[in-house]
Amino acid sequence: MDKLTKKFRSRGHRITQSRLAITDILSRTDKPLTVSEIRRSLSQRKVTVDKVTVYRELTFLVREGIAGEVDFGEGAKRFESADRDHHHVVCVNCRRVEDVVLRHDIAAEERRIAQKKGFTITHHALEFFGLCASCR
Amino acid sequence: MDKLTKKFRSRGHRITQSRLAITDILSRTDKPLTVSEIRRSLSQRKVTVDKVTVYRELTFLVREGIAGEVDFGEGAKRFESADRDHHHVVCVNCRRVEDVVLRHDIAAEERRIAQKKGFTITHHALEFFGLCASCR
DNA sequence: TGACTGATGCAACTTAGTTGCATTATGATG
DNA sequence: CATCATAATGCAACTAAGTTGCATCAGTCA
Repeated sequence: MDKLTKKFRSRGHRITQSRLAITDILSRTDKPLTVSEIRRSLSQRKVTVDKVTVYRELTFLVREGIAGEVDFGEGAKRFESADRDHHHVVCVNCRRVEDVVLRHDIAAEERRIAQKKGFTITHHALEFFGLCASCR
Repeated sequence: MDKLTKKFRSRGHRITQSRLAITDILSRTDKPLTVSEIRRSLSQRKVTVDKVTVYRELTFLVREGIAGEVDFGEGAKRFESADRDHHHVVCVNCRRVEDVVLRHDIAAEERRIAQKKGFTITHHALEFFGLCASCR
């Protein structure tokens, strides 16, 4: 029994077809996916899952720390595996996405802001936008 | 005739009641506003403006560089005056927003990424989330 | 004071995301 | 292996964000 299965079962959660399929889709993609992209991918695999279930599953995976949520300001959230700490560069023309690992330590900036503003900072969102080599 | 009026007229744009009211609302607020907040503010001023007009006006103001668009991942975009270069800390509980001016030069990071990824980077989005002093 | 055309309102629409409720099925237990 | 509690699901109906087409209105310039 793999690690994830164990984690789920120990918390009273079940291993279902949709859960397996959605986590698998997220783990295989190299860019964050919207709900409609995930649904398209599910139907390609002949897995029938209602959209409500997809939303609920994603909420669940984010809460469990298995998936991460990003927002490129497109009017729909995107989801990806949460295993890496990175940001993205998005081509505003072709929507190509590449991962970016910052050189600078944002955590230090967060501590400074927390100190100055009296906030407890839990997370941040940082995405870069522009044109990729082929769209330029 | 003020500077903005001049700018508008020179480009063939007109000074209308909605345009004046919306730019005024944005200039007076200390936090970015959603379309529905702007509409609420408009009706408080007894200015009747259709929601379509508000959307079109905001698109216009962003295109003209007068307003800026931010997205806190709430499912609705927010708009603010575009005069300052800053980011935000958002309290996830009470939605209080404070401006943040970064100490670190993001532009340098952008240049590094552009170089490495072959992108031309035009802009970025950076927001911090957490709990404010009173919500903690 | 026209007339050109930018701005507006209305209706109708698309799409993202949510909620309530009845039903199904996973997996722990005896 | 059968049972059962409840996690997960599907469906229908809904809310809210944002968009489009088109006829009409109203700033602005000459």
